[in-house]
Amino acid sequence: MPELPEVETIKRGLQNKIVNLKIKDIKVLNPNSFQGDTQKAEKQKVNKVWRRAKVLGLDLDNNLTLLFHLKMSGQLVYQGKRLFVGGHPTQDMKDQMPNRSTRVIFTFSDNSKLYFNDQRKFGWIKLLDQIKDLTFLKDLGPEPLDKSFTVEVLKEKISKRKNMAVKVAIMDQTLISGVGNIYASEACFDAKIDPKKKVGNLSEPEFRALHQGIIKSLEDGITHGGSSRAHFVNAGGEKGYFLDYANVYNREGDLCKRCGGMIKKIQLGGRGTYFCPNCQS
DNA sequence: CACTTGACCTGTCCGC
DNA sequence: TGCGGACAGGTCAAGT
Repeated sequence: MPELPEVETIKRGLQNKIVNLKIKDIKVLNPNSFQGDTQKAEKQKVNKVWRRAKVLGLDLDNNLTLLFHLKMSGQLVYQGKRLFVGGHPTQDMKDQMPNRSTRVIFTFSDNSKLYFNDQRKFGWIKLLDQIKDLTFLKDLGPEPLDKSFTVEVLKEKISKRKNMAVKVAIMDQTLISGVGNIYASEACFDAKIDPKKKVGNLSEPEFRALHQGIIKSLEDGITHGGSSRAHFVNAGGEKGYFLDYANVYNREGDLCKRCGGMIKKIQLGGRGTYFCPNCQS
């Protein structure tokens, strides 16, 4: 699901809840969802919760890290006194935990629980060595919300893909990390750029607009993610998971909020892509 | 190397 | 109601 803003929201939520808690037990319901020896994480305290691109990390006392990737359908549900839910919203979220898509269950020493739910089983959890095994993260492109992510960096990174559609290029995690299918459409809309325009045909002002569009859509996502994508809810659940704030994503046939044109859906790089043909050129 | 396509899974929705 | 196909917020490997 989850793109940068959703994983960031999960990180912030979990930070306040599980740092300093000790993992008592890990129960793996689907073997392929967890790689590593669960026993090495048991009895360990969570020291830090962090995010890199769409990857979430929990640093443990013994210099091991639990890494999470939620892929298309992953969720993390923390059940303490209340429920904290982050990830791709599904109807299952209203269910009691665990539910039929629960793949791994963490129990902490205070008996609170963290459920890893993943309908499509694409997601994973890995237990890795902080020094030796995390080097693969360096293959990821820059974090778009870092100060160091300037227009020049964006241009330098994506310009080697001159024949690639802009929207496809900004989703390439080795060029820029964290932008997925929703925010790629939203960023192009914000920048008034046709998502299928080739990178090589972008003007200087368009590079600047794209840079701002990426940052703005991700920041908006984090702002809304806190209130609409991830929820603190009562155990009985609460509606509102599907609250939709996007300008173009999943809005085929709707009228453009900016110019009144009609939002169109096309395929780009095999992914559904939404834009307003009237004001994105 | 640049770029595309299919595979990985499960579930839901939509048209016949 | 049942069935088939398309589709879903991500990434790999294998292909051209």
